[in-house]
Amino acid sequence: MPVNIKTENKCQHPIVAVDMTIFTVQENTLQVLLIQMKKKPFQGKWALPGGLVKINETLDEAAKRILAEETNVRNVYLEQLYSFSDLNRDPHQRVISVAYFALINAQGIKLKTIPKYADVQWFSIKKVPSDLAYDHKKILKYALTRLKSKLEYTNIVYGLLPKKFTLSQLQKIYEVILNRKLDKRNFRKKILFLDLLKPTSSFQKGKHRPARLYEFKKRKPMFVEIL
Amino acid sequence: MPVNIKTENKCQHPIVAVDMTIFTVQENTLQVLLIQMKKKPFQGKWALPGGLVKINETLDEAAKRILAEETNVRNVYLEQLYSFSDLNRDPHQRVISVAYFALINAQGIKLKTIPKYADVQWFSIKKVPSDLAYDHKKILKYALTRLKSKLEYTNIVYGLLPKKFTLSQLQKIYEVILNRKLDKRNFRKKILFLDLLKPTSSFQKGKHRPARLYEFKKRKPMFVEIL
DNA sequence: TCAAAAGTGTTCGTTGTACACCCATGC
DNA sequence: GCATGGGTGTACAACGAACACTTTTGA
Repeated sequence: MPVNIKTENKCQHPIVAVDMTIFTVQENTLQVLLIQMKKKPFQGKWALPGGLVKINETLDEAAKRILAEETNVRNVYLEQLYSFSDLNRDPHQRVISVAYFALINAQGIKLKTIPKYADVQWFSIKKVPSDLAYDHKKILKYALTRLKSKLEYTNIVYGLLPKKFTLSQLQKIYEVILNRKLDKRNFRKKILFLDLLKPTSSFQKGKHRPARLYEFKKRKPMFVEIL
Repeated sequence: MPVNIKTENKCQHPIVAVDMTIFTVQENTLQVLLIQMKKKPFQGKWALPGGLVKINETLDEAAKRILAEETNVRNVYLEQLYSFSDLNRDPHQRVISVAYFALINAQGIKLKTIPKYADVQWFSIKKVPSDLAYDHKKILKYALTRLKSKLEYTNIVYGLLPKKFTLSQLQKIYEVILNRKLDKRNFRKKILFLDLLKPTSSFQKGKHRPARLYEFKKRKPMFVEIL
């Protein structure tokens, strides 16, 4: 009995990919990493970086691998979001995508331009092309919602910050992501009361009065009511 | 060139299943639906109902199909939880499982005993065997956590209730799931203030003073701070 | 008339929110 | 000495938590 290899390769089951929504905050804006596609049917379109899950790796491992392909960074905050499975989300074959989001501190990160993609770039969240490939617009929207809500009840913001930072930098990140102004005194009162931070003896030099630098006591995800 | 059908069938990619954590509240306890496995390597063990995702169905559709296989019920509250992907979670083949949870009102639901499984039964959450098949213990734990937290900020409890119910029944469900006593006056004040319920003109007869029956204004998931 | 669940308000402590001025530095 | 961001406390409103008694019914 002849076997249709093509069909068998596509297999009778959906295959699984991971798509990464990689966030950073730079220049006082929330940014997301997009890649530009080389091949049809999405040639020239921008998309979230992603890839198929290999037979011998977990989803988390696949997500870390894909993250490393574009950025070099390791030990970043990584979280599984949701699995997207519309039948026609990929016109080429039946792919179920497990979406992840990552938070990275883009200071000193060099993006790799790899042959797989035409280009790799940070996009301000307000300037993301509205015609992303696949269902990536939907995924990005989902990721943004999750990011906003997790900022309010966890400490994951550490993922966006360098080791030492000022309280103003920290507050600015909250403001940029939540898209609203926060009261300086209330913000400081709350965040210091939570006992997540420890003051260092260093100060950030600048044009004005130097600001004390703080660091997180623990860079591990924790649940805490921040806002 | 000969093709190894077995290998091709297993395909070089992980395959995708859906596992369902189906909750109900009966006799003042939170219960979960388990099936008993017929085949090795988990013969005789209890597990969450589940099944492979077909090439032409979405994850939500697969979840609904599997739910219907055991229970007949439709239009229940259904939510995707998380995707589990440990390499050895299924000793037989590489399967990634997308976990869902469902809330159903078990009043008047007949469980189907189907040939696929040795048995189907409700288990009180406190009496679930600790050696569930696969990684289902982990999935169940995850589902329970999610259920508890979503009770606090959504109205999904409607999924566990009949159309009309008393405030005491409603409160009891919260108490059973959250595993703590609630203050009757505070609970009523809060839940009525939220304006999710409307009083009906019916009362529940019993041995004692009849209780007014209420119903949800909308049986759609909504975000609201309940507790 | 008794037992059992239904139903109903007030007080108090905690938490969140609004708000304005002095300080340290570089230029 | 002035412009700029750093740093601090208090007063009021809103919300959550604790708490006890009366009502209605069936037996």
